[in-house]
Amino acid sequence: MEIWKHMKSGRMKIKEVLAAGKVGSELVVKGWVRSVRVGKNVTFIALNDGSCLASLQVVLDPAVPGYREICGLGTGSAVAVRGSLAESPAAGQKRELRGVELIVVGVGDESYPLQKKRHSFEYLRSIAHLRARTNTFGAVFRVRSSLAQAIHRFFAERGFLYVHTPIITANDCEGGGEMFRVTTLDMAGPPLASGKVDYSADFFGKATGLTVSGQLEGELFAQAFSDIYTFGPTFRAENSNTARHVAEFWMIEPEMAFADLMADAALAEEFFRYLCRHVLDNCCEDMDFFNDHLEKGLLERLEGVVDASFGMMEYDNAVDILKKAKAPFRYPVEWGCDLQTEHERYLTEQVVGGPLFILNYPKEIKAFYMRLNDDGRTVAAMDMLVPKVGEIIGGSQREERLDLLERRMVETGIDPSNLGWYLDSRRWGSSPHAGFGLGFERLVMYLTGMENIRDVIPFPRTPGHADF
RNA sequence: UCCCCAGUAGCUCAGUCGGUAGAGCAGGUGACUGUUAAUCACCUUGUCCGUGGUUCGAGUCCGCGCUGGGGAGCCA
Repeated sequence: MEIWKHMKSGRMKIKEVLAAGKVGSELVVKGWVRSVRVGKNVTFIALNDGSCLASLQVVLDPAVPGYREICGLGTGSAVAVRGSLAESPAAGQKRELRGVELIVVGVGDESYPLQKKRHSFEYLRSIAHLRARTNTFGAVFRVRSSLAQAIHRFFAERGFLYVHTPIITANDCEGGGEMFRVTTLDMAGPPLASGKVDYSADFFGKATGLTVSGQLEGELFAQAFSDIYTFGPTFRAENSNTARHVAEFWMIEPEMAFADLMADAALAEEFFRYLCRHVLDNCCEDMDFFNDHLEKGLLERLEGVVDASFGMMEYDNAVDILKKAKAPFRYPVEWGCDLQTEHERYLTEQVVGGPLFILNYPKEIKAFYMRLNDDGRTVAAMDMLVPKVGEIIGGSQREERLDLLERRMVETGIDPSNLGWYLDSRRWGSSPHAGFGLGFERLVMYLTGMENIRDVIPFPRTPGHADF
């Protein structure tokens, strides 16, 4: 038995072969068959191992042991090939591997659901366990991985502490979102206390759920480490069924002490630019693929963001502009209402023609923790809007004054006694601080041109769907 | 949750006025070829989403249900 079949060290990734393989060298590649083109005198196999978008062309002549069986290989088979790298005489690829020996590691027969043709995203979603083996999803998940690492690098380079905030929480008032319940109680017959479920008998001695945001805990760490960020899973039990919502997603939430709303916006702008630049510079092959097959002009759009100066506009001003706009809006605009996606897109696309911050929203439409401005009617909130999607980042300066924070909690129906630990951060050494949140999947959508959030997360969880 | 659209071969889809189905791709066989989602010829494949109804007769019309998609709300 050939030892190279078992040795990981003997294997070269296709990305490396195509980028740096020496012509004439003998090497071993392992991967999955994308297509087999059989001839009488020569057979071509397109082999892909996920290390890059491109497949490696493997050329086999009938002298190769087991040639007949190899010709019958189905799409999706896993194989190992030993051969020598050569200049390719035909168009389509610079290099190819002249196979000397091929071992079928795992057979893929004709029932393999992925064919060497285009499939709809809807169909691929139904076989999410296999779709990563396609060009589009290969590219999506390589970019997603690269972006995640770039996000950590961005914050590491700026001295931000990476904090793991809890996933199980007893705060039922973090955000507006509905929470998933976490319990070990017997659902068939839970202990009752005066007719209601008695959560004091539950695992944690109180009602708990999955986090809808790490922000509150993040703020506490910012009051110790100055600059921090979270990047982790987040859960919303909303019955939302749209191309932009999933029940489980990943969120990035930086928080800075001794920072105001302007510093917050500056960070958001720098962060967003950095990530656009990152995919353009580091995911070229995959980004070119998206640009060619998914969204013509994607690269131009992102280059535009990198070069653009980000606009800034007061909410008051935005409302004035929208009220004067001739565009036919589905929803009318009045001071005090939240901006709809159509309004946001009008502002960023038609009025400014680039990324735009909207600042200082009416306090009635924003969360309790946002800092009350001196005018008494607005809070120090900021939304970052971008063409094509509207809001992509939302943030604020937090209310650092204990009395005002408590008053806002009461006004919005939150019992301050449930968040004593949060209020403590304002009790001793409170500093002005600010932060924002960015949904990771929405970022991936924006940067790849993918239009359904279920296609940028490996195994999406949506109402009625927790497969795989 | 609300509004719209769709469900036909393994996949993508066509199916006229109501008369029990067809193409391309995939698969099989053969030919041919330094091929590029190869090409050419021939062949195979159906619970027409389910259910009830109208009708002599339903893929087609109607009701209900299920599933998927798009839009809205909520939001990241």
